Amino acid sequence: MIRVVLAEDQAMVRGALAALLSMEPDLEVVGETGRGDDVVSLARERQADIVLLDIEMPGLDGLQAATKVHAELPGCRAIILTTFGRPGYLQRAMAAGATGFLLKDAPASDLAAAIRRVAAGGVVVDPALAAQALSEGLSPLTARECEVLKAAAGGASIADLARSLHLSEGTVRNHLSSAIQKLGVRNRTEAVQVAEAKGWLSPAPSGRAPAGGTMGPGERGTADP
Amino acid sequence: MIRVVLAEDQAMVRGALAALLSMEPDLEVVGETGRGDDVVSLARERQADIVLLDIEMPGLDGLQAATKVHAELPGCRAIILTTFGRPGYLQRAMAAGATGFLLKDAPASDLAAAIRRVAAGGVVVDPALAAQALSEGLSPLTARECEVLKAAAGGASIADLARSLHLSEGTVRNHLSSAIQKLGVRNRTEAVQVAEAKGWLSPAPSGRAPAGGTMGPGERGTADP
DNA sequence: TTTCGGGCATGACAGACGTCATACCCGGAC
DNA sequence: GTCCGGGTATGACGTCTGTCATGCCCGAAA
Repeated sequence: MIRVVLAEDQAMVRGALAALLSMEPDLEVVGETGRGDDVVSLARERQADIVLLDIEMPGLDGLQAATKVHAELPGCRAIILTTFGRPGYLQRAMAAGATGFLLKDAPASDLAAAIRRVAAGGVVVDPALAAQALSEGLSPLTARECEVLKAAAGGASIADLARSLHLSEGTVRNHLSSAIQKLGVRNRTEAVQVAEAKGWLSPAPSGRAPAGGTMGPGERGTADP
Repeated sequence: MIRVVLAEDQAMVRGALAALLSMEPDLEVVGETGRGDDVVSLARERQADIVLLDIEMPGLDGLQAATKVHAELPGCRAIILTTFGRPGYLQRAMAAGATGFLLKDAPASDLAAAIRRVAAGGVVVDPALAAQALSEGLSPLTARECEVLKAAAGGASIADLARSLHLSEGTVRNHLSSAIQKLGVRNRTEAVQVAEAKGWLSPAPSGRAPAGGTMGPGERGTADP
C-alpha cells in the first residue's frame, strides 16, 4: 500500500484528486493540505511514501516544500504536479530533489502510474519538457536582476522600485536595462512576461538567500550626494 | 439520476472531477471534453441535465459556451466552475444564462451539492462574490479601450499597437490614457492588471462584435496628412 | 434638431524610461 | 596579487509614454 499526501491549494481540485486516487486499490491518501508549510510535518506524521505537490501554494511553494521533504524525510519522495510546463520549474524541481514532475494537462491515468513508478524507485519526467529545459539552459539573470524584475511586474515606477528595494533609481534602471538586454526584449513588460513564461521569476533564481545583503543600503563611499 | 457533462481543459483535473462525481449515487458523468466548442453538441447528444464549464478553455471559453447552451438546449443548465473569483466573470456568467457559479477554492463537497441544487431548479452563487460584483458595477471601459488594453497586455509599444489595431499612434495613446484614468492607475501595466483582476478583459466586454468597425481605418476627412 | 457620448485624429509638452560611459567596492578565480 | 563579474551609484542623452486641448464624424437620445 503506497501512502500518499496531497498538497494542493484549490480545495475542490484537491478533493477531486483524492477521489481519483481512492479508486486505486494500491494507493491510499493519508493526508491532505492546502498549504506548503505544513507538508513536512504532515508527511512525517502520516509516514507518507509520496507527497504530491502543487507549485502555487500559500505558505511555502511546492518547490520549496520539495526541498524540505527531500532534506528532512529520507524515505519520502516528492512529485510536483503543476499547471505550467515552464522549463525553469522543472529545473528547480529537480534541483530541489523532486523525483517526479507532472503536468495537470496529462491524462488522469498518468497520475497513479507516476506515483507507482516513483514509489518503485523510478523518476517521472515529461521527455519533451525535459528536452526543452535542457536546451534553454539556466536563467541568465542574476539574483538582483530577478528581484528587480519581480518587483517591476506589478507596474511600479522606477521610483517605487527604488524605494521598495532600497536602491538608487539609477541602479534600478541599470538592473532593468541589463535584464531587458539579456532576455532580448524591448521593455520591462516584455521582460517580465518572458521571464515568467520560462519560470525564472517565482522564488530565488540561484545563489543563496539575500537575507540582509552584503552591504547596507546607502552606506558607501559617495552616498548621499 | 442527474446527467452531467464536464468541460475542463486540464485533463487531469477533468478526470479527477469525474472520479469525484462518480462517487455520488445520484449523479452520472455522461460526457467529458477539454474544449469549449463541442460542449453543445456533446450535451445534446448525451442529453445532459447539467454542464459543468471551466472558463479557460480552447475553442470557446466557458462563458461563451454557457451562452450557447442556454440558447440551444432549453432543458440543460450551465454551471461555471472557475479558479478566479473575478466579479466580471460572475456578471458575464449570469448574463450568459448560467445557473451556477462555483470557485475551485470551494470545498469538494460543494460541487455535488451545487449540481443537485441547480438540477432542482435553484441557482448557486457565492454570496460574497455576488455582493462584490454588484458593488463594483460594470466595466467603465468602452469596447475600444478594452481592446487596446488587451493588446497592450503583451508589452507592445504604442507603434506596435497602432499597427496591429489599424489606428493612429495618437489614438492609441488617447485610448490608453482614457483607460488609465478610468481605472485610477498610473500606467498601462497597472491598468492591465486591474482590468484583468476584475475580469474586464477576456472576451468582448460589452456592446456587439466589432466586426468591420463603423468606419474603415484611415479613410476619413483629414486622413493621410 | 440639437445634444451628447464614443471613435478617431493631430500637435505639443512634461515626465518616465532605457541606454551608455564611468567609477567604486567586494569576493572569488587564476 | 591581479583580474573579473556582480552590486551599487552618477550623470547625460534620446526616446517612449501619458496628458491635454482641439477638432471632425457618426449614431442615438432628448
